[in-house]
Amino acid sequence: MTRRRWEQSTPFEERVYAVVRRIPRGQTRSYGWVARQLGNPRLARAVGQALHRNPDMRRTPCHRVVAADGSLGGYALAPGRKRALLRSEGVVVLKI
DNA sequence: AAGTAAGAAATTT
DNA sequence: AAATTTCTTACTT
Repeated sequence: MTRRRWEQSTPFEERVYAVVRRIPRGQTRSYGWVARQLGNPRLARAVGQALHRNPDMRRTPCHRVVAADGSLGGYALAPGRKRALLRSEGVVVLKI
Protein backbone atom coordinates (compact mmCIF):
# COMPACT_ATOMS: atom_id res chain seq x y z
CA MET A 1 0.00 0.00 0.00
CA THR A 2 2.54 2.42 -0.99
CA ARG A 3 0.16 5.26 -1.13
CA ARG A 4 1.47 8.49 -2.53
CA ARG A 5 1.79 10.99 0.23
CA TRP A 6 3.20 14.46 -0.17
CA GLU A 7 0.36 15.45 -2.40
CA GLN A 8 1.99 18.81 -2.30
CA SER A 9 2.14 20.72 -5.50
CA THR A 10 5.35 20.28 -7.39
CA PRO A 11 7.17 23.31 -8.79
CA PHE A 12 5.68 22.67 -12.17
CA GLU A 13 2.15 22.20 -10.89
CA GLU A 14 2.39 25.46 -9.07
CA ARG A 15 3.05 27.15 -12.35
CA VAL A 16 0.17 25.37 -14.08
CA TYR A 17 -2.33 26.21 -11.37
CA ALA A 18 -1.30 29.82 -11.52
CA VAL A 19 -2.30 29.97 -15.18
CA VAL A 20 -5.43 27.84 -14.84
CA ARG A 21 -6.68 29.95 -11.98
CA ARG A 22 -6.19 32.94 -14.24
CA ILE A 23 -8.85 31.65 -16.65
CA PRO A 24 -11.98 33.80 -16.38
CA ARG A 25 -15.13 31.95 -15.42
CA GLY A 26 -17.32 31.13 -18.36
CA GLN A 27 -14.41 30.69 -20.72
CA THR A 28 -12.46 27.65 -21.71
CA ARG A 29 -8.82 27.29 -22.55
CA SER A 30 -6.90 24.47 -24.15
CA TYR A 31 -4.03 22.56 -22.66
CA GLY A 32 -1.80 23.96 -25.37
CA TRP A 33 -2.85 27.46 -24.40
CA VAL A 34 -1.80 26.89 -20.83
CA ALA A 35 1.34 25.16 -21.96
CA ARG A 36 2.20 28.15 -24.10
CA GLN A 37 1.86 30.41 -21.08
CA LEU A 38 4.47 28.26 -19.42
CA GLY A 39 6.78 28.92 -22.31
CA ASN A 40 6.47 25.66 -24.22
CA PRO A 41 3.42 24.64 -26.26
CA ARG A 42 4.48 21.02 -26.05
CA LEU A 43 3.92 20.96 -22.32
CA ALA A 44 0.27 20.17 -22.97
CA ARG A 45 0.68 16.63 -21.68
CA ALA A 46 2.55 17.72 -18.60
CA VAL A 47 -0.25 20.23 -17.96
CA GLY A 48 -2.83 17.47 -18.08
CA GLN A 49 -0.76 15.50 -15.62
CA ALA A 50 -0.57 18.46 -13.30
CA LEU A 51 -4.34 18.91 -13.42
CA HIS A 52 -4.87 15.24 -12.80
CA ARG A 53 -2.80 15.54 -9.67
CA ASN A 54 -4.80 18.63 -8.84
CA PRO A 55 -4.73 19.09 -5.05
CA ASP A 56 -7.68 21.48 -5.07
CA MET A 57 -10.06 20.69 -7.85
CA ARG A 58 -12.70 22.87 -6.19
CA ARG A 59 -10.27 25.76 -6.42
CA THR A 60 -8.51 24.87 -9.64
CA PRO A 61 -10.93 25.10 -12.55
CA CYS A 62 -9.51 22.06 -14.25
CA HIS A 63 -12.89 21.66 -15.91
CA ARG A 64 -12.23 24.91 -17.73
CA VAL A 65 -9.30 23.38 -19.51
CA VAL A 66 -10.34 21.48 -22.61
CA ALA A 67 -8.52 19.95 -25.52
CA ALA A 68 -7.46 22.03 -28.47
CA ASP A 69 -9.85 20.43 -30.93
CA GLY A 70 -12.84 21.44 -28.85
CA SER A 71 -13.16 18.11 -27.18
CA LEU A 72 -13.57 18.05 -23.43
CA GLY A 73 -10.34 16.19 -23.20
CA GLY A 74 -10.27 14.14 -20.06
CA TYR A 75 -11.52 14.29 -16.57
CA ALA A 76 -10.54 12.30 -13.54
CA LEU A 77 -14.17 12.07 -12.46
CA ALA A 78 -17.19 11.42 -14.62
CA PRO A 79 -16.87 12.99 -18.07
CA GLY A 80 -20.46 14.21 -18.00
CA ARG A 81 -19.60 16.07 -14.84
CA LYS A 82 -17.22 18.27 -16.75
CA ARG A 83 -19.81 19.03 -19.41
CA ALA A 84 -22.33 19.94 -16.73
CA LEU A 85 -19.90 22.25 -15.03
CA LEU A 86 -19.07 24.03 -18.26
CA ARG A 87 -22.73 24.35 -19.15
CA SER A 88 -23.29 25.82 -15.72
CA GLU A 89 -20.83 28.52 -16.56
CA GLY A 90 -22.48 29.28 -19.85
CA VAL A 91 -20.02 27.44 -21.99
CA VAL A 92 -21.50 25.72 -24.98
CA VAL A 93 -19.60 22.66 -25.98
CA LEU A 94 -19.79 22.32 -29.72
CA LYS A 95 -17.88 19.09 -29.94
CA ILE A 96 -18.29 16.09 -27.74
C1' DA B 1 20.93 8.17 -7.32
C1' DA B 2 19.50 6.29 -11.89
C1' DG B 3 16.33 4.20 -14.78
C1' DT B 4 11.75 2.78 -16.28
C1' DA B 5 6.76 3.41 -17.14
C1' DA B 6 2.61 5.96 -17.80
C1' DG B 7 -0.17 10.21 -18.60
C1' DA B 8 -6.61 14.21 -18.94
C1' DA B 9 -2.30 16.52 -25.59
C1' DA B 10 -0.21 18.82 -29.48
C1' DT B 11 2.23 18.78 -33.54
C1' DT B 12 3.75 17.15 -37.94
C1' DT B 13 3.57 14.41 -42.12
C1' DA C 1 -6.06 9.79 -40.22
C1' DA C 2 -1.76 7.87 -38.21
C1' DA C 3 2.51 8.22 -36.15
C1' DT C 4 5.63 10.88 -33.64
C1' DT C 5 7.20 14.20 -30.35
C1' DT C 6 7.51 16.37 -25.94
C1' DC C 7 7.58 17.18 -20.43
C1' DT C 8 6.62 15.97 -16.11
C1' DT C 9 5.76 13.00 -12.18
C1' DA C 10 5.73 8.31 -9.66
C1' DC C 11 7.48 3.96 -8.68
C1' DT C 12 11.14 0.59 -8.77
C1' DT C 13 15.85 -0.99 -8.45
